[in-house]
Amino acid sequence: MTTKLEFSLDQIDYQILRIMQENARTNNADIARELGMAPSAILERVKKLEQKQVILQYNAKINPDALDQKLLSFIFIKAQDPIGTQKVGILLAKIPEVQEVHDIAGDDGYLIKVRTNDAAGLVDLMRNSLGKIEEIISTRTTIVLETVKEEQKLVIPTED
Amino acid sequence: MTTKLEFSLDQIDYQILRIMQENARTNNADIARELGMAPSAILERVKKLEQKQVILQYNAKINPDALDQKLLSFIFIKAQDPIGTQKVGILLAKIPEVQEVHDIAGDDGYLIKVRTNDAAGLVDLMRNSLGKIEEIISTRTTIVLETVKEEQKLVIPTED
DNA sequence: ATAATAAAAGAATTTTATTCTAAATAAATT
DNA sequence: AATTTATTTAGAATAAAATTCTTTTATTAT
Repeated sequence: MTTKLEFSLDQIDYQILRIMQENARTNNADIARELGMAPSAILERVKKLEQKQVILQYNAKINPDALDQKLLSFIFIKAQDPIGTQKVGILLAKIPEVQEVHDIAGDDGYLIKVRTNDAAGLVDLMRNSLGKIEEIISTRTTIVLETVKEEQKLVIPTED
Repeated sequence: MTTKLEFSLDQIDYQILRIMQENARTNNADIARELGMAPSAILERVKKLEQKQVILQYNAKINPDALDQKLLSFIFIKAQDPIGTQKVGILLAKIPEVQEVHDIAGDDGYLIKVRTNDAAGLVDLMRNSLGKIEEIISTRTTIVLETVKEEQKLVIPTED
């Protein structure tokens, strides 16, 4: 079910990825200057990286506080999915406040990451959204007091 | 210790954030067209959103498979920090493969999110990086089999 | 070596970003 | 309610960047 994709990135691609990972709004001209190449060449490569699905998307990281979303929680969910499906996972993914849904090893579970305004918002979500999913057997919630680091930067290889 | 910041966003700001959250490379001209405003006005607002720390950064989401990082894990870490400090959290944050570090409620713990090439890479990390942090009492690792959803999009209010 | 393929540079054109000023709107003060 | 003040937006002009196309260079395979 997993499609095998062929990537094949060289050192220049890695450099572009490194720059884009730091600031996705860096323009071609700047990247070109930094790498000592022509802007047109950079453009070609960036387009290829997008086509090859190496770069999946560009997103703006918004301050949760600015939107008054002060509570971050992780919830372990035990569920009885029909074997081989991710029915529950797909339902969980549809909830807007749920940022991540991971199918985890051991006791038929999911781990989800949820952002709500406050504790009341979390309770609401558990009652109204999770409560609607019948396959869920139990949940265990972990409240985040403070986030020290939150990035999605990958470690980019130096040599090949 | 928490700095109280004043945001104060209007409906236009929300629309800009909505667009930027979907595609951070959307240019001012396009946003202006979509919102029926002048590009200069959009530029002003985007700059202000950056200044006010509403938009924190722009990042490119890179396909972990393209960099051969196939294993995602969450690790609960029990540690004895000096009271009121996050010494361990700060040390954890320095490990490049650690994407997230959350200080969680209950038994002096952290929850971290880690991306490695494979199981061997995870073992290495636990031995070489976590192993160096003496304050760590114990760890409990959860392996992700498959990720159904992984975004950091926030729910943006419709009215105010 | 030579041909074939792919990548990069360079130049020209289109589009966008940016700056500045003026107009309009909203907020505050009297 | 009227006037002032501040904020926001539009519009025009310029600078910068994106994009396209052609030529050149580099790579790879035969």
